[in-house]
Amino acid sequence: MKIFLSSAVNKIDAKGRISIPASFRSVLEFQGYPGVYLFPSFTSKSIDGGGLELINQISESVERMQLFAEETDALSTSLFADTYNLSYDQDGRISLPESLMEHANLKNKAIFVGQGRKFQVWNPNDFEEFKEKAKVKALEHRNLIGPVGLNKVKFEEID
Amino acid sequence: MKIFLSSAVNKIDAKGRISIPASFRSVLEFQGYPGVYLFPSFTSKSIDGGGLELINQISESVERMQLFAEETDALSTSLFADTYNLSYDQDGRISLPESLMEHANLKNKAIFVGQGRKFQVWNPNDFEEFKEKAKVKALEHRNLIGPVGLNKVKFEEID
DNA sequence: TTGACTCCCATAATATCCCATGATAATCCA
DNA sequence: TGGATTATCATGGGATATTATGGGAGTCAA
Repeated sequence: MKIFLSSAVNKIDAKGRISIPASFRSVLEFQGYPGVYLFPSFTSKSIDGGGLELINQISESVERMQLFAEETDALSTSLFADTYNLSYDQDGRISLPESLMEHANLKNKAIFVGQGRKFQVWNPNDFEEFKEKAKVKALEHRNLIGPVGLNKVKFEEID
Repeated sequence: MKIFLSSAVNKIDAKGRISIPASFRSVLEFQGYPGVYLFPSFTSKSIDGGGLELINQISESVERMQLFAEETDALSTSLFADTYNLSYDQDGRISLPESLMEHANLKNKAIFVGQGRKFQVWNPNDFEEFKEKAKVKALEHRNLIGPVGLNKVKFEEID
């Protein structure tokens, strides 16, 4: 398996640890490193996560951009200052940094949501809300597009 | 681990010492030398820092420039004159030179900010300000960045 | 001797390692 | 096929290691 699929709710224990779903771990290890890169999403109260491929893509795109020093500092600060590289223990658990917990409003449960090349971590309640809103928007789209027999909603991020 | 990630606030003690975050030290040691190169940032009230790789890159680009213009002497002089090579003690601490402390307005706390190939050291308060501005600038470049993090959400229906 | 710096040790907080358990899913075999 | 046996997984908790930080004692130079 090569991409992050499906979702799972896991518990944050008294020590602040949480298990990364086994299927996600196998994707991470496939990428060559038993650890994960996490950073606050720019567009929602959630955490973006991925493996080596993700961080390499980001690093490369920063280097590819020819910017003035000032802009480079600003950009790489935004991208790297809040990014954490966490290696999980032999039971597949990480302990989330305080700043990420706060950003995603995490208390004692979190849902891991597969999104292909990356995944997201949400407060389960917030994610339900987000999903509802996504559904409504999709239905609005349907009215514009036409009365086709579409029933489920898929949401993904694009560039 | 290969690049400088995440950020941490550390204390400057009564003797003027400060711990370099352990994760940064492991990057520095990965580059082959248990020490750090520090110099005042050209564009902000902060300190730029990195390991062997950073100083090599800078040396090379300065040399390349000097093939074309003699006036870059001024640049390289000021660059290298204010660059310090500090090796940290066995507890991972350095004591910052007065001129750097002054340039970055450091008192009794400093934040180490990962920026990929290098890192910066800031007064924590000043950094908060900078970070807000950095976010705005980064969003201006969002469409150039690539596949993750800065994206919009697209909704589509499937069956 | 004084001040600046280094080396070494102590400590508290945190993070990580290691083992145990219960639950669920997968496998096997008559 | 169905029931029992094995794996796998998430999670709890005790033991150990790491980290940031404070402070004592020694070194060196002016």
